[in-house]
Amino acid sequence: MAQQPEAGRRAPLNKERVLRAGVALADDSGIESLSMRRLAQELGVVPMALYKHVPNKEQLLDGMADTVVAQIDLSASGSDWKDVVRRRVLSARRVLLRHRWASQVIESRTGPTPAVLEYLDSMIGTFRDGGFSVDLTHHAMHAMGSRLLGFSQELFDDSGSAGPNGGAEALAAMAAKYPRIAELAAGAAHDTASAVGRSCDDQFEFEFALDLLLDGLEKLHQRGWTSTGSGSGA
Amino acid sequence: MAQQPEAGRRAPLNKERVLRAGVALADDSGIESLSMRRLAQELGVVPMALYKHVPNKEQLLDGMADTVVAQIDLSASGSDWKDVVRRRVLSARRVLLRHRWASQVIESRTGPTPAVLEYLDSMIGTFRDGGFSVDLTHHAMHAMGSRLLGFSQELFDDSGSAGPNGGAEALAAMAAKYPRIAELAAGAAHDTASAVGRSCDDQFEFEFALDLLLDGLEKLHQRGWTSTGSGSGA
DNA sequence: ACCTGAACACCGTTCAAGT
DNA sequence: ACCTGAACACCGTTCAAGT
Repeated sequence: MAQQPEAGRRAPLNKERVLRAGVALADDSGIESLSMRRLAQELGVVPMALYKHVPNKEQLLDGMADTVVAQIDLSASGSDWKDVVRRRVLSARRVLLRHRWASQVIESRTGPTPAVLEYLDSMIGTFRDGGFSVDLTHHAMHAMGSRLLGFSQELFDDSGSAGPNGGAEALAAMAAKYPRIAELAAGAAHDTASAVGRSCDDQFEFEFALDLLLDGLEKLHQRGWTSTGSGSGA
Repeated sequence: MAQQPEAGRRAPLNKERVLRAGVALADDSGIESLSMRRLAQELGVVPMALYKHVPNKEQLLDGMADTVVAQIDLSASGSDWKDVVRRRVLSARRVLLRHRWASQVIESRTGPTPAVLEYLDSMIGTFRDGGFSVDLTHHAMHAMGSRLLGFSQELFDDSGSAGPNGGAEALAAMAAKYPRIAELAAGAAHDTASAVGRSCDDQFEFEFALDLLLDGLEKLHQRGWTSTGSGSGA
């Protein structure tokens, strides 16, 4: 984790080593503990030395995000655009799950990094090669949104939110206040026969939403939908 | 903007005034310039005074997010679940557009605030009242994702990204490198007759994706879809 | 010419000293 | 008992002094 903290004869620093150490530090200790000073220390180097390879912290984060996005496997190909999109997105998701801090950092970038541009370009190409018009492709990309990159904001996480102050009674109070949420959290399965116990499978939810979007796009495409005339759907 | 900077006789501080000042400061100067010290100064108060009303900065942000989410109009009702969901989500979007910092802050919260819980609860109720099973409602909420709260990560913004160093030639270089993106950015309309010039209408894109999801959910609902058996769609 | 320690202008938060 | 200035342990980044 700490790379050769002995003085002298450290490997010469370069941008790639700085970025890789940043990724490793964020992976291990969380993005909130990534500071220029801490990263320098991790590399056995004086803080100022980093500024030789990276202009400032913001561009360090750009580079780290790029490093992660570049890991997405874009090699999927074939005649079925839906399958190709699906495989790339699921590859993106696997990458982003390995670097939990990355979605937050990607979102906070002001502009897209080169790897993001490359990813978007290849994804647009898949829709176009599948016969989508430029117009529909444009809307499709927006519809996919952050799901394209393998993440989507989860607004709540339905694992037990029992804090330190009281478990059962706090949960009961919440159930009384927000009965619909409690109903969902209670199992999401007491009106189906067999799915009891599966409280929330993130992967399933992700693919459910992904397929909902892909199926909807497929229907629009088959129907020859364009943004002029048909309004907004149905 | 600066509230009574004259010394003496300032209105007594309370939590609500602190939160409102925080929201105003973030609206005016951006979330990155919201610091405890700066906020205190804005209120004509010593930094330590804030800690009487808010335990720390993180909970200040919780409170600010809550203040914003509480502004969403939940009064929409009727027998058409889709219309009700749509109206609430578009109200959420209007609120979030008034407070550009809010989506980022909401995402960065570790747990949902009371106003978010109330919003989610009422939205779940709308699906349930529309006849959705608990199971399908659960997946529907995940599928809507952050779009429920009126925002969705836009991974790129297709307005001209010509930086200070070179306009046209930089753009041409980008077009050569990412031809599919350039094609989309170039107008998104040269294969339709009349929509020339509308480069990207955020509101349209938002509603397009929203309706794609709502239409897909409607079809699943009509079909009596459940998560057991039918796999993941179509 | 290169490198780097000290310094600058900030942070969020603690704590002891003052009233 | 209450309030608050100074202090602590940090930041990112600049810059001048040292080699």
